[in-house]
Amino acid sequence: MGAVTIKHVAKEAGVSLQTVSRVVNNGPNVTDAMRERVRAAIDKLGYVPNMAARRMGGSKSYLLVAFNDRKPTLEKWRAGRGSDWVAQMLLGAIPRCERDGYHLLLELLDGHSAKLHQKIDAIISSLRPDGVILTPPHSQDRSIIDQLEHRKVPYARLSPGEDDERGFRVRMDERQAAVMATRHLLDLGHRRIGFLTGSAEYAVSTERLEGFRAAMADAGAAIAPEWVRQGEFSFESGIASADALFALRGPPTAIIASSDEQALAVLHRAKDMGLDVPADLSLISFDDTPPIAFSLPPLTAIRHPTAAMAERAAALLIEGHGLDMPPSPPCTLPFELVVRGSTVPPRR
Amino acid sequence: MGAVTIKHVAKEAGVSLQTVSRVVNNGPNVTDAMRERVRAAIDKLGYVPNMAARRMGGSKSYLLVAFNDRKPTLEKWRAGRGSDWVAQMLLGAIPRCERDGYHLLLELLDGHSAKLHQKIDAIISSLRPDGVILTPPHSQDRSIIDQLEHRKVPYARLSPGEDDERGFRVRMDERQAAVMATRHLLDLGHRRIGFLTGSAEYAVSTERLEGFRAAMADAGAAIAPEWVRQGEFSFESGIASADALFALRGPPTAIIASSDEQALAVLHRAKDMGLDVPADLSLISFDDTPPIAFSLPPLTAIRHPTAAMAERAAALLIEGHGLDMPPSPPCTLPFELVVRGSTVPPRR
DNA sequence: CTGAAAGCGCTTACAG
DNA sequence: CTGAAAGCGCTTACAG
Repeated sequence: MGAVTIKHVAKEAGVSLQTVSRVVNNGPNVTDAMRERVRAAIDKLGYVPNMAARRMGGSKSYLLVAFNDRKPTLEKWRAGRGSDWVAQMLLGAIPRCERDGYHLLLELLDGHSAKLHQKIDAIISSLRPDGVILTPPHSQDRSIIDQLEHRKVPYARLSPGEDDERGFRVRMDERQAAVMATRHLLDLGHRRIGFLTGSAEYAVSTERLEGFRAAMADAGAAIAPEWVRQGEFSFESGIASADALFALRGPPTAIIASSDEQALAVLHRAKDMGLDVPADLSLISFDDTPPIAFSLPPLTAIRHPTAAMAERAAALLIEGHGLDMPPSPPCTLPFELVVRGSTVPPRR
Repeated sequence: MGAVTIKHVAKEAGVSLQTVSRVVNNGPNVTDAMRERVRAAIDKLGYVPNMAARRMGGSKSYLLVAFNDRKPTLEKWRAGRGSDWVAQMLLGAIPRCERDGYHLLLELLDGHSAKLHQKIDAIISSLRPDGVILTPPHSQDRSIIDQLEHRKVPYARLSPGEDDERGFRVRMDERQAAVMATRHLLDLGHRRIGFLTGSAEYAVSTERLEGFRAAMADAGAAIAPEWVRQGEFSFESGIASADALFALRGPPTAIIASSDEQALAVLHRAKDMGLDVPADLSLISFDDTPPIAFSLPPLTAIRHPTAAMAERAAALLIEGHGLDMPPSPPCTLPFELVVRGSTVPPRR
């Protein structure tokens, strides 16, 4: 049994518990000699502080909780469609947490449950995390933010909406990304461009659509109303939108999808219709999850800096002074337009 | 501040702390009336026990730790190749943990680090998890098992090796899967079948190769030594093996890859060489991660029951009596041969 | 069936 | 710069 406690170390080093605690926590007012002596005892005994006891004593919990939307997360994992949003989040956050002895706990939140707030309260009460990472769409949910503020739990919001400035905010410029994607197509000579929106409850959906509209307006290119398909991020939604667009009398020569799944769906339907991508139809997708690079053709896509955003969120929570900080400006991370084989000039 | 403690509940209900604790933990010897009274107080106050305090008091930690190999995990996430092993593990384990109020902590272990055991000790000492889920290759590491036994931490091993019977073991029949894959090709008429092995430190690599050899022997089909390529699970290894096989005077008409990445690599090289899959070359892959189903052609593959295995591991740890149990027989979960478009009869 | 006491392993004020 | 005391919020024996 690894029952090495602070007492054992104190005895070994011939000092008080208090001094050991100071050394462990890099406290001030310790002689170098004393510090060395205690360190030696710690190493000899292989002492590691018990988190639960630490927490009980009144220190941090060294726990960060990441809330993810339950249904889409489980569905994506189950469908095996390769969306690796959560993996990218872990990739960014876990190593950052490790650096400072923190642990990351992934919790699934059911946004449509009446018990949502109850569940959040339970997690806060039982785990007492030092911070919470909020992902979309929860990162835009005022009532959750209210709750976190009330409970005085520091939080960082990934892809926050535009209309609430509270908390740490980490984002990418979705609007600008859509502008860049649209310009890329305009530069290639496209004028008839279709746009598939993401789920309405995600703020990014609106931002992307705005960017598209702005870029088209800038170029003096008109947008026929039927070119914009309201939809969701899902494959199924992509299928429906693709069918609608392909059925038009003058169908678009290019399509911007708001998610990789949508784009993959368009690719599938295009093939079914005998349309060649990119010869007959150019296609750009948002997010750049794995299947996109492996598809045939590989798709041009906006790469979402999910890992970098999660890392930043963890860093802000670990380093930050939490709720004492005034609302700071959002931290905007760079995205990238990855040009692959799915975008070429239109046929005529 | 959600400072609702057991004391508040006790006062509200007019009983002792002890009684509240009994109700919370479904202890025996409580009147129904008393139970109701306490429950009402708990609901009214929104009381949720503090985990750290619970743990300190001597109860379970309600924490399960899953150890994953650091380097391949991070590399895969970084490369964005869509291997979703970890996601599948989370998909299986997290909901199972939630059911009983447990939390799953994902920890990355550096197998090649001199401090491996130190790190494990630190995690056990600081977190005091109620159980550990071991994934390959750690699930076959005797020294880790020794350490866990010594520390008396219950553990479940995913894809354990054959030569160590300790702990809970959850596996799929890798050998049989290879047999089935091989038979599928034999049934189609293939006799010249290439086999790409996985990384040597993974027990499954050996098991799969054995299955292949056994099935071939059963069918009276000889295996030329050069058809078996020792390699790793990586894309790069797949490229090298593919090149070696394609360079043979009488190249195989079919290839079994030990991982999806290898298979994808073979597919890429085949295209480069002007070989058509499946017309010129049939291809089967192991694991069935997302890009495999989206590739062109979609690949026939052995689907690995990762999520089911993780769920079972969590269940065994949560329900199990841990180390008091005698070594039980391994729990073998069913796999599946998913036949897609990459396997057809050989040309001649 | 219910309650008062001790203790888990730390940290935070408070002395010296 | 170092130490003795109190307390965090629970649970586990132990009484009654």
